[in-house]
Amino acid sequence: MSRRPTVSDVADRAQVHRSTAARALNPASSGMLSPETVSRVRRAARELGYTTNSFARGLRTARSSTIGVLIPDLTNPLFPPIVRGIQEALLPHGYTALIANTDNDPGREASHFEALLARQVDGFIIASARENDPLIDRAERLGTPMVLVNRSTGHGRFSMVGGDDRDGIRVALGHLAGLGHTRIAHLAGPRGVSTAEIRAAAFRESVTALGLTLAQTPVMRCDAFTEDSGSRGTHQLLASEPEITAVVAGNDLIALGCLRQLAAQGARCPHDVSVVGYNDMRFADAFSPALTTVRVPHAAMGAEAARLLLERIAEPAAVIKTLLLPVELVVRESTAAPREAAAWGAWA
Amino acid sequence: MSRRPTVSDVADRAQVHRSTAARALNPASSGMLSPETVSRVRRAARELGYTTNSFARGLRTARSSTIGVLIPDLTNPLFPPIVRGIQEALLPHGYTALIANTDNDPGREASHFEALLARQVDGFIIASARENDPLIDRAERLGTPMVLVNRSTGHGRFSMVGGDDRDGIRVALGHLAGLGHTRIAHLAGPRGVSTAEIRAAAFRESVTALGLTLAQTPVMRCDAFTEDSGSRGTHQLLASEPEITAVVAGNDLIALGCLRQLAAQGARCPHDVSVVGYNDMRFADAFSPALTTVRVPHAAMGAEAARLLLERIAEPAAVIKTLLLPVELVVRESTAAPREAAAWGAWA
DNA sequence: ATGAAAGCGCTAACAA
DNA sequence: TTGTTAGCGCTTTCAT
Repeated sequence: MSRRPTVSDVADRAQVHRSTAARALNPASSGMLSPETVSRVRRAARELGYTTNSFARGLRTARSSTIGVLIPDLTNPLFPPIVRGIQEALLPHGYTALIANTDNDPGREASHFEALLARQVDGFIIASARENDPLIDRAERLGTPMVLVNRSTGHGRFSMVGGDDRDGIRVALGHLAGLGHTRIAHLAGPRGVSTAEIRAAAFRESVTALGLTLAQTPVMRCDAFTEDSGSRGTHQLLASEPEITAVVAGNDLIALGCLRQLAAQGARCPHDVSVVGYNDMRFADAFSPALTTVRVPHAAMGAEAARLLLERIAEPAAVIKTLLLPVELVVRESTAAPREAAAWGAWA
Repeated sequence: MSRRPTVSDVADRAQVHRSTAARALNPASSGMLSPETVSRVRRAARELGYTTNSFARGLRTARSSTIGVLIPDLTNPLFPPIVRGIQEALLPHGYTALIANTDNDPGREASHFEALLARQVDGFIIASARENDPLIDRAERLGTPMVLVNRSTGHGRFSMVGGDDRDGIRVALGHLAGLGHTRIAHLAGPRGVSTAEIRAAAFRESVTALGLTLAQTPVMRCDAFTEDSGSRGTHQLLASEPEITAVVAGNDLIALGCLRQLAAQGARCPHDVSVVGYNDMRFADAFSPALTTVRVPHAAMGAEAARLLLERIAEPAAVIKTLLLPVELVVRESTAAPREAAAWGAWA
């Protein structure tokens, strides 16, 4: 098999100069050519099966039409929709995403960041940010365009797209309070991760707004956004705060762990304890019981992040934006009135 | 901010010639240099924050250290583990994966294939293959290294890594038969997809080997490997074959649809109908009831596919291999003895 | 052990 | 409207 055809090959076949062929092949510059030249060159390209060598182009233009995406872990069901949202938004612009998993490990994150830099990415979308992430400084010093998605970093030096966590937690708590719950715990996510911190802070605020006391609304920290961590947190919670009748979980994985631990200890959900998740990740509706949760538009978040990044690549001086997308409570089977309230209802 | 440093910048700082600097920076050629020169250059590179420009390198070497991965849909829980397996296997070799979603659409598949070609990928891993996929011819004509994962294409012209579907179905049926089931249906996947065809064929074989008749073991085709399709298939199945007591689903998504349809029609699982899934995808254990299924080592499949591809890139004449990884039945709550058999058991 | 020089395929400034 | 030319940053053969 012979080597891949180049512009020169196409030019020879179309009987024009290399640069003419190159112009004909590039939509941006084909306007300055006579229509018949353009079509002749294009036909020659088609016949030869020509595809442009993006390395040569990238070397010349110093743009790769590639962006780097850093996520914690692709097998965490939260991220595939974000990634697809990014990919779909990039597609019409001819951009491609390079995806790397950090596993929440700063070392891995840093090495992937450098590797992506070597591949000349035009910018980054970071879904793995931790508070005070060193990446921020590095990207800022380099002047590399960067957009944060889902998680933020504390200092607003880059544009960010997320869900409206504050509102989501408020609505979740409103739902529980409306059902009659007054003893509501929060199974918070890990320290140093913005979504965990923001949701925990929002829990505190909302609970106060509802007129509940701190004693009625304990917060238990889970050390990761995982099922296991949710189970352990639930175990501890049940031991230290046995009177709670409802739980707002930091995310759906923690909620699932909670559901499992509840079942393991013989507590029925929602009869004994109501549980609200967060994210409405795939299969949250298939759990037992089907999880009441806050739906976050992950694909849209990814798409918006991509758009913001493209905007910044085109216009590096563009203003920094924080985009909070609306979330929505999805009520399913894991929440109900607390036992006492149900009893009162029956008496009324 | 100034432009990114190049080898020349490093060379200047280290007071050596560009080519010497390049050699020092490249592990393959740094051996021919004096140790002190190497370390001097490396230090200069570090101080400057130098990263090699992979476009220039790729243009020169005609190798991109990038491979293209075509999957149907990243949000299908089957694929993230495969992709991660691929990524982890590539990482130590300095390779990166470019991932594209085909949505099972031949047009999208073709256009992504060409786009990846333009990005000079050194090879492809295809998880989206359909039988008689035109990609096969194109890749063969181009001489592009390619490995199939999960699905095959009918003709064995490329190496392929999959799970041992034949054995998986056999074991699933053995489990059901051992429980006492004699009327077992198969909710098969869509035509033209190898995993669907192979599992359906294996179902026919295994059922015969068990001494069951065709009348006892109906096969219902679902038109996609999706929940909805599984629900519809189950609906039809229950209407036409009301005596069945067990179902072997073509995959877990179909099984989930089946579980839902069963519940919707008031049939209890496993009490009235046992269900076995296929894949053991994430959260299969969180369904209600927890799904008995055949575990397929997806991450390992991805990793093996990557290894095979790297091998072929290094040695284009390498022999074509078909690697079938062992699968394993995971018994959970969705399977039990049929009602009659349970009754006999009680009488015995 | 190191330096010199060419060239990968493309684009874009300049010339005609 | 089309041709000429230089050069992006790297690797690599050849020379020293």
